[in-house]
Amino acid sequence: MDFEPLGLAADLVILTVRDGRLQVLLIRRGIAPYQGRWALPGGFVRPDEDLETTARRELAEETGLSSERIHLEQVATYGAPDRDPRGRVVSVAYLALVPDLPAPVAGSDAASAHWVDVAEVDAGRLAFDHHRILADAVERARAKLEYSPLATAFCPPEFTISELRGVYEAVWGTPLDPRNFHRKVTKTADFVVPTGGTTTRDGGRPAQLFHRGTATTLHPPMTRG
Amino acid sequence: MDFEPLGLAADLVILTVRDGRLQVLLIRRGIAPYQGRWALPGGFVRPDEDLETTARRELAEETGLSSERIHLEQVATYGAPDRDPRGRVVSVAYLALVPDLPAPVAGSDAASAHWVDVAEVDAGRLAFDHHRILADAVERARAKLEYSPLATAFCPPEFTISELRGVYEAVWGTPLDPRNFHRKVTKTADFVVPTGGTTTRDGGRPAQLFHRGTATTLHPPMTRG
DNA sequence: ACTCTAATCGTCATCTTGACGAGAAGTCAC
DNA sequence: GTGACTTCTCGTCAAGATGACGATTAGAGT
Repeated sequence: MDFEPLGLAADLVILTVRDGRLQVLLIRRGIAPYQGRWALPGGFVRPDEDLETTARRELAEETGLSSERIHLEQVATYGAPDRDPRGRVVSVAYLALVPDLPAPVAGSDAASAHWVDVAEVDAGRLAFDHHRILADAVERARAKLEYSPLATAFCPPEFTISELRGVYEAVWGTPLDPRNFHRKVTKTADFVVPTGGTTTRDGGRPAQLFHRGTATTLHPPMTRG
Repeated sequence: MDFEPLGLAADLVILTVRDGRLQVLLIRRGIAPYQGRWALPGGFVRPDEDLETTARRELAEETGLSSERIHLEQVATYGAPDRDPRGRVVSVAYLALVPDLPAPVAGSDAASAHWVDVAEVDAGRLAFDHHRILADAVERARAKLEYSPLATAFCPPEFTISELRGVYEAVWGTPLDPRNFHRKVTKTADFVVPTGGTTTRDGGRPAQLFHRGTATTLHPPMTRG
């Protein structure tokens, strides 16, 4: 058995859609290395702790969300020997999708946690290889919107079609035709189901409220613009 | 820095299509734990070795393939605390797709390496959590055939449309209509490009030879069945 | 009451799919 | 050689999905 000295970490790409823009939760590092630089939240995997358990624990620490309902999936693992100047640290990246939180970053252990527009994250400003991790995670999210009902993970339990469309537009950075989007979403079996209620929070004519359906894949997929 | 005792391994799901069936390379374990059981090939990541380097090294050791042209991608990382009775071992799984090798398993360091039909792998017969890893990797491959030109990774440099169709049928386990498949493949821009040559190795009327094009995604995707 | 906004429904040309007919061009048995 | 057989390749056609966009509806605000 080779048990080389090695650290194992879980890093989180926590995405949300706020004000029509895709945002990621970043923290400003208080200690070296990369002190003062933006980084993804994360932490070391404890002995006898599963990888996803670590990720959910970090997610709860950073967002205060009891993470039961939060969508969390593993994206990839990064293990270049020199990616951390402190030594060999392998990082398992997780993607978390959260709705627009009424109490943003509540319970965060770091006052240094902030939502940052993904479009405005500067490639060179992130610690370690976190920009690469962020890019991979965002690309995963973009791709999965096409063929899965994942977009609902950004929404509150009840949402309108146009709120759902707003998610797609924010994540893809593309405007979509409201009428065709409405047709597509409502005619795809079990994608969303009406709750019977309506709301006027988006302005204009009252909109039906929906919650996510039981569908796991979209056939045929949603098309990007 | 927490440097708990921990092993880091790369395990390989090496898939090929032989005789119209999807097969995976398995080795029979010579030592405990799980002695005598089938397992995925793999090994520990060496100090100062990148994860993918480990995977390519293992791939070369098991198949004798200078892995330049071999499709290799990371699938997921498995780190349940009790997944290896020897201690904490985290495994990064890679998916490799190889063409039907003229010299099967040449250069293998284990006379115990064999191609096994994926459909016939018994869930309980694999060591560790390798059945889960295999299932995840196969699912990844099946999904990627839909929207990427990945199927060509199973083919030799030059191939016919029906050979490509055979890959889809083997991986998906579904028969496809030869005429519609031909239309879809040849009308999707840059998926495959004709070499000008023909072959009769499939019997019947001579078929055009193609090699893979420059397309990276299929729009719209290939449909299963 | 009028305006403004956004939701929702409809229309229509175009594209893609799935099912399947039919001819083309080789090999093989005789 | 000739005919049978195989597989490739091109066509046709109806059904369904998409993209573009017109029109109507039902609220809020003034």
